[in-house]
Amino acid sequence: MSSPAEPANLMEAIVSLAKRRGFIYPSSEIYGGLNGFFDYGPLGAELKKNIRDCWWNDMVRRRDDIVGLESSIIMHPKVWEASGHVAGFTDPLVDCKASKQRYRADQLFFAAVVVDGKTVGYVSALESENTAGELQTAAEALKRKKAIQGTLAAVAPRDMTEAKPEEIELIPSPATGEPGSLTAPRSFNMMFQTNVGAMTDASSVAYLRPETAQGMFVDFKNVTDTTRVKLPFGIAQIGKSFRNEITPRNFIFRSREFEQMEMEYFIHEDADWAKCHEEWIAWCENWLKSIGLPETHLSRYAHPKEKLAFYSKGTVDIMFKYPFGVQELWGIAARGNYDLNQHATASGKPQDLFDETSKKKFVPHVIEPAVGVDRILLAVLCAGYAVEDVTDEKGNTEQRTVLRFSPRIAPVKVAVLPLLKNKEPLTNRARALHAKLQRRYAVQYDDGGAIGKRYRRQDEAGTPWCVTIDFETIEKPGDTFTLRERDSMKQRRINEAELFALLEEQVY
RNA sequence: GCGGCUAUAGUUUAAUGGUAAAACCUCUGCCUUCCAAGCAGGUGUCGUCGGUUCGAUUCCGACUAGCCGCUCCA
Repeated sequence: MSSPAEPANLMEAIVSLAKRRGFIYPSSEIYGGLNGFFDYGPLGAELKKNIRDCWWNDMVRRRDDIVGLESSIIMHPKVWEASGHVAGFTDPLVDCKASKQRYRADQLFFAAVVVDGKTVGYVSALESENTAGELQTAAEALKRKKAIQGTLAAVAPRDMTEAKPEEIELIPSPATGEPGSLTAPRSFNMMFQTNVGAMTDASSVAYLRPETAQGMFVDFKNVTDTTRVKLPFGIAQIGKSFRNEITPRNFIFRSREFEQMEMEYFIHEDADWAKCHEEWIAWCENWLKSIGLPETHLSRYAHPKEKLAFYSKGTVDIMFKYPFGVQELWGIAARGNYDLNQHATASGKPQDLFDETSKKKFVPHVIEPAVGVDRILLAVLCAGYAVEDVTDEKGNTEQRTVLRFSPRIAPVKVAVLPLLKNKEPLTNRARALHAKLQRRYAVQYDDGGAIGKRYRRQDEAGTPWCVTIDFETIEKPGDTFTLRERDSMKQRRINEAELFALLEEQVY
């Protein structure tokens, strides 16, 4: 009965629905938009808040071993030096304007061709096992080509980050062999930079955080000194992070301002990290299922050992099948005690704990599940979106668009609908029920147009239930109303106590 | 950042070198006893800036944004 749209059009349909129904708008749209930034409209803001709340409740409030944290977005610049982000974010790149190739400046080597002490030209080569040899061969070829007499000096390879401005236009592109098409190395700075205080100089430079995780490491001692946590324990945080991505893509999947939900789970240095790692991967998978993501769309990707950062013991990504491909949703990394050690060294403040059994100090290791709220939100939009054929009693077939959100995260839990707008007893009862529900749940009151139209409108918003106040409600004993279920479109009669019991069970 | 394609109402799309049309959505009123009914009405600076032209939404350029491919994703 479900007719899945073509993947190519599916994303367009979802983007268009998200705009039309007030889930997601482009940022600053009246000024032409801003690449990589988005606004969440009324329904989107509710949906996002529900995802955050579910995570926070399950991760922090319903556990005894994890505490919450909200650290500042702008931190001391030394945090990012210690974490490796300042060194890591700068990847100088060189473009060849002729061939449109792009090279990392530290992997593109060149050398001056020196004959009898005089520079006669330049040669270049990409980094290889024998870069110097290739450059030497190229230099000899150049000398022959130019028919220059004399003694060729041994080449002195340098990479493009060391090229002087006047040399760059003389260095041939590896693609064309001709000089003049290479650009100077340009850095692609992934961290947003700002200045703290009125003075703008080198000493005032600060960064918007590119991840929330460092907050947990930097406040590690504060938390252990002020709360009664005992290993193993976790510190969790939800918050905005910022990365100046070169190419934001795929709607809200990769944006420049995004929201992370990260947790650092600290374990003893002798603990079985692999077992703990596996437990957290399973926990994350179960959590994703609990908010309605289908198991069929989830998979695991274990990063190959040779591609891991040197300090990492293992990273597994939980992948989600988006319309544009299988992409990383949730990364669960075993980071050893690299981060705490880095901060201990950089700050000079030990980050260790005391083991009462062995009477020794140690720096705990950490398992880090890190997920993006926006990526989850996009996943539930994609997984929940369906266009269905609906056949009525007369045999006419129509289509309805529905977002099958889990009741846990649905932006609107219940829509209260008087069957008719112009019958006051109906609207009075409906408004009373609406007001009562509103005290605990996100609900909507709608009396516009025909009842069927209102059902479809709620389908597009992903509202799991509609209750309709009809003539039976006000004329017959029992004060029951029609409960209409979104996915099955089935109806049954229910009273107020039963409705609240249903919500209590399904919305948690 | 590079290359290709694209930009008309909230959405999806027409037409046109002489200031634009349809459907859906949305809002107001009437009507309506359960799955997008009907009737009457409201809502538009053709992405931005410049050029060519008597006149540009239409042709040209730049910018901005989107899609695809590179590159990047620490």
